[in-house]
Amino acid sequence: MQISKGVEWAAHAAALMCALPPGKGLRAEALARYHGVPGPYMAKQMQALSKAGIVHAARGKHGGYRLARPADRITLWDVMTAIEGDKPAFTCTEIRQNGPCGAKPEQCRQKCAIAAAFHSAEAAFRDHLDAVSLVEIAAGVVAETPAEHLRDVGKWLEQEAVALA
Amino acid sequence: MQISKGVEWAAHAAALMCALPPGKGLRAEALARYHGVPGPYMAKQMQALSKAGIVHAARGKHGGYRLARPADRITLWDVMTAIEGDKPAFTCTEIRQNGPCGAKPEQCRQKCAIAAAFHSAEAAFRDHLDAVSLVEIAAGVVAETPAEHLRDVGKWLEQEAVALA
DNA sequence: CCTATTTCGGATATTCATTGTCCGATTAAA
DNA sequence: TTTAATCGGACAATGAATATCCGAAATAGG
Repeated sequence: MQISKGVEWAAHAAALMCALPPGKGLRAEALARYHGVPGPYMAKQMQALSKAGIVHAARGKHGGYRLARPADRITLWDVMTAIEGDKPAFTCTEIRQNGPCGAKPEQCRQKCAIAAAFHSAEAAFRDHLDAVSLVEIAAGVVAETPAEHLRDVGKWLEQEAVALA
Repeated sequence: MQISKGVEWAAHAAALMCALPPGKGLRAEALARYHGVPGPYMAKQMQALSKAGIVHAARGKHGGYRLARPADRITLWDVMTAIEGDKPAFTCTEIRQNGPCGAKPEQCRQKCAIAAAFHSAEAAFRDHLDAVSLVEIAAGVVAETPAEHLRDVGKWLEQEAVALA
């Protein structure tokens, strides 16, 4: 069980966008440079966020990305499923129907105890992530960062931000 | 995020071993045949369970596997970590320290808000699986299986079970 | 209105983990 | 001591995640 590295990058990028003033955006290349990661691959994650409707993309000269809805309506679960897809991590292949003592399909109306336990655990995982929005993330980052450093970030954002609808 | 197929197989195999009388075991090949899965690969999962101390392996003629401790002391989390390892699914690469506004290492004593949220969600996932032992799994299977079918399973076990210390 | 520039979007190689398989080390019994 | 059968770790094949490139789209300026 491994969560893709792109999820981390997308989450950090989305959190940074919280700090943008309304009507401003950031280019994919700027987001990559800010986090010190390969540009094209960060761009790929942004495409996924765009496809999922989490960010709004503007193309052409002076294009860029901005959050598509208020930050308190975007959860970490939204970000994760945008990158990884929303298919469950545990896939039951119904091996209880195989072999010499295989169960008949009509005996398998409800999922087996093992699949039920894993799906329950996954639901708990999902609920925890779904309870954390970008607002909480941004607040946490601000709380643990010195004021001086926050000013540097603000200046950098002013330099790099682009105006877009 | 994808849970390995071997986890499902190992869990089913471990649950089946609950039904063994004390002092009896099953060969890896028998476990594979019972579940209708490739023999060598099921054997690989059994090796992992053995290495983790969940099952006890006996080699040589009339060898086989049996549970290494009472079934109520073996949880689904034990089985899963035996196969997948216990490293966390979300790995924080500390990209907040990268780039033009990178944070200094001494500012990063505690993990960032994003990593904290994911680790909290993972803890919930783990706790849910750790609360389910093989006894509960076996009870669930028995409850949802017709009595006639259970008799067939019992007969098959008598045929295939081997005596071992 | 047209062109040029800059951006995002999808299609394309590469690397790494998972999946699947095999043969040798080990044990117990004959 | 031999033999047969088992588990254990080393070995390929497959698929997903990682990293990258070039074409499509849209805007700003001429």
